[in-house]
Amino acid sequence: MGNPRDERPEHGQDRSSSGSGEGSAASVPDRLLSAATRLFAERGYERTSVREIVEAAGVTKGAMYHYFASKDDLLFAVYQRVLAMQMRRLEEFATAEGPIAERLRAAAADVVHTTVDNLEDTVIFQRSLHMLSPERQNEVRKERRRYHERFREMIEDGQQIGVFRTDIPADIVVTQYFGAVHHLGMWYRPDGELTGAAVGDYFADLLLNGLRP
Amino acid sequence: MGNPRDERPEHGQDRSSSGSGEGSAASVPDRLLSAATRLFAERGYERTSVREIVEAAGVTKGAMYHYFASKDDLLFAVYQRVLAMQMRRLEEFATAEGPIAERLRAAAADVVHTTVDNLEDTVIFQRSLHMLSPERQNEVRKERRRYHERFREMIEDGQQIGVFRTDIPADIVVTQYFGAVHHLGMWYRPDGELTGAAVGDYFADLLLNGLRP
Amino acid sequence: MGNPRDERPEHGQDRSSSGSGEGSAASVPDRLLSAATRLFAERGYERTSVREIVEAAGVTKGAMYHYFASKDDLLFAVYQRVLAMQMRRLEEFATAEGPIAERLRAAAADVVHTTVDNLEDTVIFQRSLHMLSPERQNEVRKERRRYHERFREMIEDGQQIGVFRTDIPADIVVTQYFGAVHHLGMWYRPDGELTGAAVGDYFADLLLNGLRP
Amino acid sequence: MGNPRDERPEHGQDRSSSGSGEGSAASVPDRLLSAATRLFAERGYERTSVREIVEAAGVTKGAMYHYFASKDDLLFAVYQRVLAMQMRRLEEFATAEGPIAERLRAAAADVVHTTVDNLEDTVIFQRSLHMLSPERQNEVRKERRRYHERFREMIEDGQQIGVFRTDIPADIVVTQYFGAVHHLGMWYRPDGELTGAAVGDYFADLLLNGLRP
DNA sequence: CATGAATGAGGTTTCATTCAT
DNA sequence: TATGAATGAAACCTCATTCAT
Repeated sequence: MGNPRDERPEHGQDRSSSGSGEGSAASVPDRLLSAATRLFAERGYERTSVREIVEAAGVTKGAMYHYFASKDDLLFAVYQRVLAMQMRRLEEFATAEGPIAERLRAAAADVVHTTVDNLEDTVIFQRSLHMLSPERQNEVRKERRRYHERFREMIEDGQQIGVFRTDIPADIVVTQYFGAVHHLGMWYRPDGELTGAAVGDYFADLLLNGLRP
Repeated sequence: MGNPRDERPEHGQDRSSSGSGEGSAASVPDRLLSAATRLFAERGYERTSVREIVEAAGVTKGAMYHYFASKDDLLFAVYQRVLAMQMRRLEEFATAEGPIAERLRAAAADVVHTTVDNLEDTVIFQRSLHMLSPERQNEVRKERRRYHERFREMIEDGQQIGVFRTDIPADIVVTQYFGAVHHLGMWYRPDGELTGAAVGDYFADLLLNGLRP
Repeated sequence: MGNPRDERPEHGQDRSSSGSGEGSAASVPDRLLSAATRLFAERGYERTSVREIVEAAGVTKGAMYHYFASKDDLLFAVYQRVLAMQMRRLEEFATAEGPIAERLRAAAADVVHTTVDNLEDTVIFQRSLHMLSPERQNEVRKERRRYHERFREMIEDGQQIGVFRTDIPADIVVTQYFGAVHHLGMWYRPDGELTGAAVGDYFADLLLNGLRP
Repeated sequence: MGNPRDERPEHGQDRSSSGSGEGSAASVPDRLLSAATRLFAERGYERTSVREIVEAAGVTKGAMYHYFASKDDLLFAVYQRVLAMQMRRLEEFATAEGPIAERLRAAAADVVHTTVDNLEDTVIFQRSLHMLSPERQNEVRKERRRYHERFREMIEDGQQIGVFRTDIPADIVVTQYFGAVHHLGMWYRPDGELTGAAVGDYFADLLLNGLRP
């Protein structure tokens, strides 16, 4: 998209070929992405220096700038990976069989599950959007919106056939729910008492209960 | 609390005495706090330099360091102001008269209302906690927790007398709700269609509906 | 002129107060300007690092950036000093008494004299204009043009009263002459046989001879 | 001449064989030379990166380093091409028939003409000599000097037979004249009012007039 | 109370060049 | 011939903070 380094190799989208850790097995871009994700979540984007990232990934600064145009670009790659994954999963639930209430419940629970499984991504997502360039913020927000709309459509389907209350805009319900989901990164601890599945059930329950006519 | 400059004059708690803008009418600490709040919300803590803050506040760097020990200290002051205000309001609703469901509904709607009235504070709150020193992060989290607990107690009260469902931990309900509230800073726009009061009503509705046995 | 650091102290215009060497006697900006001039002439703008400049001036990098917004700004300051000095001298000759041919000869000889006395400035002037920001290039060119116009007016005065030939545009004569003057930096060596005064006389002679009707 | 890669194929001397543009028609070295010339003139040697050159030429970095030992080598090739061309032309005029004054006038006008026809080369020539390695600077200067000497000989010839004044060293006249010529790159614009031929005539006129006894 | 010059460590990025393929 | 990933040194600059006045 007009990027001055668009000729550089693809990366980040398909990490299956060579693993996804920061060990020397994975590809250089993958290792960088992993290290960046961990560090950005751990101490924040601005508190993480490029030096720290490349050291954690075991590559040189030059190598990093060969694959990523900037530190910002690295952050953006994290966002892209998360967004793609979330959209993929939602699509699966949305197009599944079964009554809408069940599909919504499943999708709602799954997004929680996925979120706690990728807490680092979630933390970064919430905290560092404003560190992206305005253009990229917009790109992320746009994709975000598409995701929300997909979710909203499920709710509206239920409203139309009368299984969900209609005196509340589906929009509000969606933002309310995802607010809660994003917030997970602020309090959920994997080593706590609650499993991700449990939280997912509770959240889905609250959502469905809230939508009861 | 172990602060090296505890002898410095109080500030930030009471902005009523001399106005609260950044104009030359308000006191120096107030002007700094206002400028910092605006800039931190606008471009993030990390992207805001001390120079920018003092310029926006119309004071010199020396003056700033006279009132605030550090940039971090300035951020902390923002947090303190927000926390104190929120707690004050919640306390009022919690100790009011009337059935618990009504009091919860009112408090829940009010926190939304207050949040959209102070969106800048909310944005900073969500985004920049990790920029505080670990000690201060803990201080903020502790105060936060007290706030949540106060809210949780209201829900538990309702659960005990049977007006709220009990098969969901009150904790989960609280975090779910505040997740949504904090998220407001990410999408609510004062110049949009929805008033803060309307969103508050919807949110409170969803909360109460979700708690219906 | 809209410069983000316009509040910084004046510098470079008046170096008489505290000497003009790079020794510790002169002011910090003066020392920086001296060191920069020497180094830029010696090895070129791009080949000179900020580190080298501040080391030669005996100040820290931070101090330099306190007085000069950028390396570019330092170069611009060199240009400003040269331009101001040249204009001041030309004005003196232009407004002196005597026949126009004599005044032109004196001014023409003097500009050579001054140029060889400040060869470093001249070398930089010729070589590094393109390293300035476009805006500043324009500023320099504009001042340059004013200087040339002042010189051209003297020639036109002579043409009008018939002491200079009129079949050659005064413009051409001026640019031709200053081309030769600027070129001095490329070949004149202070330790060579020719004194600056001698070269000045020859150049002025050629100019006047060329203008003979 | 001591070049570590002297075994590489000849280039740059004869651009007629395969065109001289940067299009895919010309040979790789020619395309590189064209692109480099344009970019060096446009933004300066230092501001032009190897990446930009190879992109403009439509080749890869590896290809460039196959034909040119370094970026410096590319710049040197530009100098060589210019020098060879200038010397060739001067030789033609110097060895032509006719009175010395006419031959000098023709040569003087021609060098102006050629210069404005190759303004990019001229700009680079003036501006970037100091970016060459010291050895190559010397090589260029030496060739330069040979050129000047050839020109000076013409003047001395005229002085000996009494058609030129002798009270000014021919050296001075030469440097004066070429200073003016080199300066053309600083002010002459092909799209301006003056043709190169017109400027050449004026310059030659001034030169000859200046030499009148 | 307030100033503003000075610090100095650390930040991101660029770049010419090499080398295994 | 040609590729393009990788290097690593060095570049410019920012910034929170201090301190003498």
